[in-house]
Amino acid sequence: MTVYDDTAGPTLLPATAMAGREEPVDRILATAYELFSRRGIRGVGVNELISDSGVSKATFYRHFPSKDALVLAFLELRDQVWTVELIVAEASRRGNTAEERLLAVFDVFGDWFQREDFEACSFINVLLEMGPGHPLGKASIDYLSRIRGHIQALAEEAGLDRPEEFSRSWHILMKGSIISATEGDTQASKRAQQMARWLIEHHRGL
Amino acid sequence: MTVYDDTAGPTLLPATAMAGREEPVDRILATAYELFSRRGIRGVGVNELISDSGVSKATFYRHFPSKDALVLAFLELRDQVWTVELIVAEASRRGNTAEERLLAVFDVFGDWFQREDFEACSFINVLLEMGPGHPLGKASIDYLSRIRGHIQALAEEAGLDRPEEFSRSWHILMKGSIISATEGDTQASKRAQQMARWLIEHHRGL
DNA sequence: TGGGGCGTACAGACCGGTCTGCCTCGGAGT
DNA sequence: ACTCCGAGGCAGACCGGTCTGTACGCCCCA
Repeated sequence: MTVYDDTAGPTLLPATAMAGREEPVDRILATAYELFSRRGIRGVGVNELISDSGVSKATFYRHFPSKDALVLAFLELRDQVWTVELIVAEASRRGNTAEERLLAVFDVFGDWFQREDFEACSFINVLLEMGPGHPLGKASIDYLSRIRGHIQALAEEAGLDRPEEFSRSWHILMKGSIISATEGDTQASKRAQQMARWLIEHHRGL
Repeated sequence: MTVYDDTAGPTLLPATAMAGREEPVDRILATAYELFSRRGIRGVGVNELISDSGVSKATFYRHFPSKDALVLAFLELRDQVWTVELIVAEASRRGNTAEERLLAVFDVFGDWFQREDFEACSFINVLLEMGPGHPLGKASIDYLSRIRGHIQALAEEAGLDRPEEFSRSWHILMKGSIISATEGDTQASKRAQQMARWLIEHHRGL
């Protein structure tokens, strides 16, 4: 279910202040991205989403039948904006080979951890907030597996052994370093990157 | 602030059903442990805590001035029951040397991940649920640093290099594997343990 | 003229927290 | 030995506030 319709109009830029000129559904999604990514799901009420996006309640519920539906749309948007554009694409930009691109993930993490608006990983947040049995938790698990898919694709491109298991170990390093960064350890990316190097070495053709 | 008074009476066993014979404060804490560890903080209301522990509301607020105060007591209990007794003590039981005890942490994790009542790490949950700026989030960060303290002590006992940095890297593996287990990867403990072995090798005196 | 947007009032549930009663039990005073 | 009293526990009404979601009326503009 693709709620966001980008057949017309400018591209949605969630991080920037929306001028109020876009369509209501875009304003709602942009506000949801801002608030959900910073304060979680239960920490943001529908009324706040409505007032911040300058939309009436009826309009809100016309586009999203429930708050959970909006959360699903937010997760999909987060996958596009954060996972793909901010992490994977940026890491690919920084590395020339597949191995370099893999390791560059933690360089991107290092910059990300430094930001004052660092908000951790929304998929982990929602998963732990709602639980793995909740539909939103299951959706988060699905988006987390997509992240592993990106890693696995790079591992295959690099010709590493057992790319699926490699990606699962790699993902442990990513998630663990994010939690450490949330605790305040801004050097967590470097620690994870070092372990990631050892992981690559042990998955190279012997 | 130690709310629980163990100067008299049987030891508190949070996992078992309380027979209703204990003191009200014990029943409240046991119920809080059950519910908070499984469903988080915001997912459990004061009314449910009261009815489940068979205590009146006035009694509840006589012992705990607020819900947050109960959460703080819960975190302290969790540190004792989970961190110390379930993880550190059990890992020490399974290993003969300091290095073996370190690696046994992930064996204990492996058993823990298999349990159907696996509830992830309450400190991570509360930290992400409330945010690092909230008092409960700060308390969780403090308890997470205590976990690192246990690891660092074992690293020093094992004579490893730079035990503080070692413990921070080690903790990344612990937290990452817990998230992976929450996603459903019950083999996450083995992946983390393998990376932990490499970490030990690189921290041994060269 | 009619659909979509806006504003708002409202329903019904639940939140944390306060407060008033009633009951029981144990210990002190006579 | 009997009475009395207060501490503490139980039960539940109640408070203001917030939650998600519905409904209604008005307006604008195509």
